[in-house]
Order: sequence, then structure tokens, then C-alpha cells
Amino acid sequence: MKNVTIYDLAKEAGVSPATVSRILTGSTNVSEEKRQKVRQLIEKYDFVPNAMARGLTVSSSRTIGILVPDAMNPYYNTVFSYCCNEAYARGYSMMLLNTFSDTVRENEGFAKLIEQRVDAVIVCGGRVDLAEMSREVEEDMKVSDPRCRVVIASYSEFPFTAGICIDHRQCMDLAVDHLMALGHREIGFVFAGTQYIGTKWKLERLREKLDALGLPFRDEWMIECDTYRLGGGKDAAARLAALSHRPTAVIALNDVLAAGVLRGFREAQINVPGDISVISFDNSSIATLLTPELTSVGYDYELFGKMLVDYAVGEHAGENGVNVMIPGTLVVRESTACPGRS
Amino acid sequence: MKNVTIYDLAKEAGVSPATVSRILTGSTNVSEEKRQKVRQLIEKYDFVPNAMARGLTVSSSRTIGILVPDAMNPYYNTVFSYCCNEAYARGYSMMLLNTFSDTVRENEGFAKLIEQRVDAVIVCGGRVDLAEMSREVEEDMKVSDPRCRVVIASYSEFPFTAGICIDHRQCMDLAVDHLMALGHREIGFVFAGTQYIGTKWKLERLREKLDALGLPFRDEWMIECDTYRLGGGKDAAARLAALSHRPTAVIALNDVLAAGVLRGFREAQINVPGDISVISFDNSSIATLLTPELTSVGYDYELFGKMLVDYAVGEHAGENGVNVMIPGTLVVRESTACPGRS
DNA sequence: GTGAAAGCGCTAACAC
DNA sequence: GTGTTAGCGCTTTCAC
Repeated sequence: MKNVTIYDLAKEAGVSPATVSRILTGSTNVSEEKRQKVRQLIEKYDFVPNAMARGLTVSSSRTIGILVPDAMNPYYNTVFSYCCNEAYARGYSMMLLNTFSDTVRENEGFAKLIEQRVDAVIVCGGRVDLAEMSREVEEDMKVSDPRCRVVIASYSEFPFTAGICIDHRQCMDLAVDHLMALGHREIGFVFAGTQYIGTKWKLERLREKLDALGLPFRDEWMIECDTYRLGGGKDAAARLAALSHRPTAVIALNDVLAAGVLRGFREAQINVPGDISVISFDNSSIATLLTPELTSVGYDYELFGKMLVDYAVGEHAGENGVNVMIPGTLVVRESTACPGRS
Repeated sequence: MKNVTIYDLAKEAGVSPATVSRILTGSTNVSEEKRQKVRQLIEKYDFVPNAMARGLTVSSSRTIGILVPDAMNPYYNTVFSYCCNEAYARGYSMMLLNTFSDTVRENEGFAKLIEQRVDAVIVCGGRVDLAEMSREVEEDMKVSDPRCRVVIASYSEFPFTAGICIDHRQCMDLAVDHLMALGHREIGFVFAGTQYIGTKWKLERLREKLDALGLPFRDEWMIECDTYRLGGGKDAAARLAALSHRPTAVIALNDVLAAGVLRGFREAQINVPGDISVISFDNSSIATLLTPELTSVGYDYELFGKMLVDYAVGEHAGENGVNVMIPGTLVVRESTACPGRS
């Protein structure tokens, strides 16, 4: 059962392979009669043209590759989904590869996508989120084929890529301003991974803001967790609970950490938001599942996806050495309130 | 800046293209000297072989396509992640396409993968989960190329595919047995989508079990939601709360619905598990985020991924017309307890 | 409008 | 060991 090719179709239809090809690519210069005949045969044999062969002559595969460290993480699969939508609208497909935060798999994945001759690759998370990027990362991100674009879903320092980056500073502003407006003056921060640019920027910005406002930035209120998981937030809450003088509000780096913080406070019999307010970042799907529902600074994921795909294959494709900032939006729910309300 | 090919490398290294190809494919019949020289040039030019060209001669692309209705859904991205791991272990890559539960996009995605000459495609969710599969679905799943396998992540009635299917009946047994062991005799069910095989089987099995045990199967305790989202579960809880005679335990079709049920009961001042126990299926990552933590019947995702990939490209590749059942496992947490404890 | 023919970049016989 | 050569299945000039 040999695979059917345009030659088979051509022979059976009594036309040349070129004519079949013209029909496949939608060229107009084909008589309606032959078009009908060939269409029938395509139907008959469930013929699907071989993208490999096509890709050999046509430079574009109309496919965008995306590398994510963890496909289970709601942040990454949200970004991916919005990219899918945008790509689809432009007639492209997204191909997702999971790197499991492993440098070897990241490089292999990158190579695999290049081999596949994707039109662009979007790199999310992992080493590109590092505040200090090494020469090694820079080398690994370089693609010899000039037709393949690479865009980084973070801040890019590379002259040969574009960066689409959450505006972490503005997001932190939103969080602090919200707490300030409620009357909070003593603010803590629960975070992890200062090696990552998002954490670093947020922490820096928090310090700047508090300093500018003349509010205290106390080291014992700045809790660095050793994991991004639920347990990290739980431990952080326990440490805060043990303090003789606690802040009246705490900002968590993301919703998962915040979930842990809520859990930890509940175990310590500390009421949220009565005794202490909790706010976080990401506004992921878990925010509404928690008790109390989480106040969170979300990102404009739709815009994020649009920009990522746009710089990959759209109007801005090829514009390198630039960074586009994606703004955050505050979503107020139940976990924040005025201090001293309990 | 022309793209570099093996011909360029061959010329510069003073060898034949075939020798370069041999080095690329790892053939042993190459002198160490030439191998070194070519390796250097590959390094120098960041050369990556063109998978299109390779794919034209070699039948396998060592890629598995996977079609999911919603990449944001924790169930699907968990399945995907485990498939990735298994595929990676076998030297394959996974290519994920998001269909957004849209038949047109599902078919386009399918075609795209076939064009790409993936070695197999795994179809998750959407129409393949339907209890009654139409001829149309069957036609759409058929691939002319005999080298491409299709495996369905659900129950398959098709002679030309394999089905890897959660053992929904056994899962329901686990849930009911757990509630029985705690002493529950009055059990409700919150579900959605009876057109889907998972819901249908679970509902059928629940009825069978209750009948066999001589327990009541009461229509007003069987709550069909019009959505799988949080709101569905919330509404269901409200309806249960309004009943003069409530069951002592309710089984939810999945964790999200259960989250809604918990929310609804809290709003109705009904204590879980004090007044009523709640158990669900999937044991997804949200189970531990909820208050109380959710007792849930989980699936063996690792085995699921293994089987999916195995039937796609492993030892069982090509075994069609069979179904493999993936067993569930009960994970007891805080949302279930003995009845009448409050 | 249509066909012949030359690639696209690689691999796999087949010679040597 | 190594080179030569014939495809793989398509698209795309270039003639007609």
C-alpha cells in the first residue's frame, strides 16, 4: 500500500503533476474541468500533500515552535493557548515542546524545531528568564538560518531577538498602590528565585516604592522561599505567623505561592483578610478556587500572545533588539481589605 | 546569506556529501579524521540538518502529534506532559495542537500533522469522547498513509485505532466503595455532559452499584449541570441545599465541578465534610488547593502516557481494534468523612 | 491553460 | 572507508 503522491493523481486524472500542484496551492490558472477531476481523486484517496517535500521548495512551514519549561504550569499553558489563537488567525500552527527546565532538552528542542524549519521559535521560561544571562545562553539562542526568527517571552538583551516581557515593575506598582489605597503601611513579600528577572524586578520595585513612600522595608517581612510550590508559601506564612510584629499585608510572587500563604495562615488561625491581606500576581485560574478568592494582578494574556506571534511571524517579524512591555491589571477579590478590620 | 547544506560542508571539508550524511546519522564507517573535520564545520556554521529533506527519504520523523481540545485544561496538559516524558525516553518529540473543541480546527490540525508526516497522532477529547460516535468522526479519523498510526485517548470503537481509556467504571466503584466504607447510604452525583462516554459510564455504574447494594438512586440527587465550570458545581450545590432531604455524600464528575460544589455548600452554610461529604474524579493539581482538601479518584497518568506513546510508536504500535484500560486510585483527603458527624 | 524539467537537501544503495 | 548517483514528493520557472 504505497503512499499516494501527486504523480499518482496526475496519472489517473490524465494531467501533469504540475497541474495537480497548481490545484493544491490554489493557483487560478487551471481549467475548472481538470480542477474538478483532481479534487475528486484527492477525496477518493484521502490525499494529503507531503509537507516535507513541499517544505523543501517553499521556505515557510507556516509553523511556529514554542519551548516551555513545564506544560502543566498554568502560566505557560495560558500563554501557549493565546499564541495558538493568534497563530491560527494568521494561518499558522503552533508546535509546543516541553523542556522540563532541562538545558539539554531545551537545546535539543531548539534544534528539533530548527530542523523542522519552523518559521519562528518562541522561547518561554527557563534560562531566558534569568536576570543575568550568560554568553552560553546567548550562543544557544542563536540560529544560523536567517529565515527563522526567535522571540523571547521575557526581557531580551540579545540584539538578534525581540523580547515580549511582562511589565513586572508596573505590576508591582499596581499591587502596592492597591494596598496603600486600602490603608496598609506595613507590607511583606513572599517570593522565590531572585535569579529570575521577574522576581528581581518586583523586589527592586517594591523597595523603591516603599522607600519613596517612606514606608518600612523590613528584612524579616521579605520571605524568600526555596520553592515555587504550595509548600513554599505555607512555610512563608508560618514564618510570618511566628513574628512578634507582622505586616498588615503580604504580596506573593504568584498565585500558587499565595495559595500556600492562605493555607499557612489558616493553619496558624490568622484570618485573611481580617488579620492580614494577601495579594499576588498572575491571576491564574486558581485565583477563584481559593478561599478567600484571591486579589491578584493579572496580565493581558491576549496581548501577550498577539505580540509574541506578531514578532514571530507578523508585521514586526524580524524587528530585533527590542522589548515590548505587557501591562498588568489589578483584579480585586476577597483576600484584601482595610487593615485592622478583624 | 544562503542556508548551509551538507554540500557546503562537504566541499569545505574536502569530502563527499555522503560522508557528511554518514556523520550526521551516526554511521560508524567514517574515519576519525574526517569526522573531526566535519564536526568542526558543523560547529562553525551552527549547521542543523533539514528535517524536511531528511523526512523525504526516511519515512519516520520521530515525532508524535497530539490533538487536545483545550491546552489550558489541567487534565489534558497533564496527559500531554506524561506523553512528552515517555516520548522523550523513546527518542521521539511530541507536537501539540490545540483544537479548541472545534471540529473544523480538529480536522485541520489532523491534516496538518499528517502533512508533517508524524509517526502517529494521539487524539484527546472532543468528538472521540462521545459515547455515540458518528460515521463522520470515523471518517475523519481515518488516515490514508498506513505508516501513520492513530491512537485515541478514550474508548475506541474503530477497527483501525487503539483506545487508551480511563476505567471510568472502576473509578466509580472506588468512589462509592469509599463512601460506603465511611457509612454513607445516600449518595448524590453532580455531573455534566452525558453525551460523553466518561460521564455516561460513571452514571450507569453508579446506578448499577446502588441498585446492587439496595441503596436509593434518587433523581433529585442526580444533578446535571449545563457546564463543567465552577459555576456548574455551585449551582448544583445550591439545588442540593434547597432539598428537604439531602444525600449525605455527593460525588462530582471532576475536581472543578467539586470546587464549585464546595463553594456552593459554603455559601449555603453547609459544612463539608461535617454535614455532607464530597468526592470527585481526576485528582488534579487543584485538589490540594481547595478548602477542605478534596478526596478524589486519580488516574495513573504515567501509565496513561506510557500506553498512549507505546501504542503510537512503541511495542504495541499498529495493534488496532483494542482498548487498554487505565485504572484509577483513590486519594483520601479532607472532604469526606463519616455521615452525621457534625 | 498546461506540461517538461530542474531543483530543494538529504539518505541509501551501489560501486570502488 | 569513501564517493557517485538515484531518488524522496513537491513547487516553480520556462516553454509552448
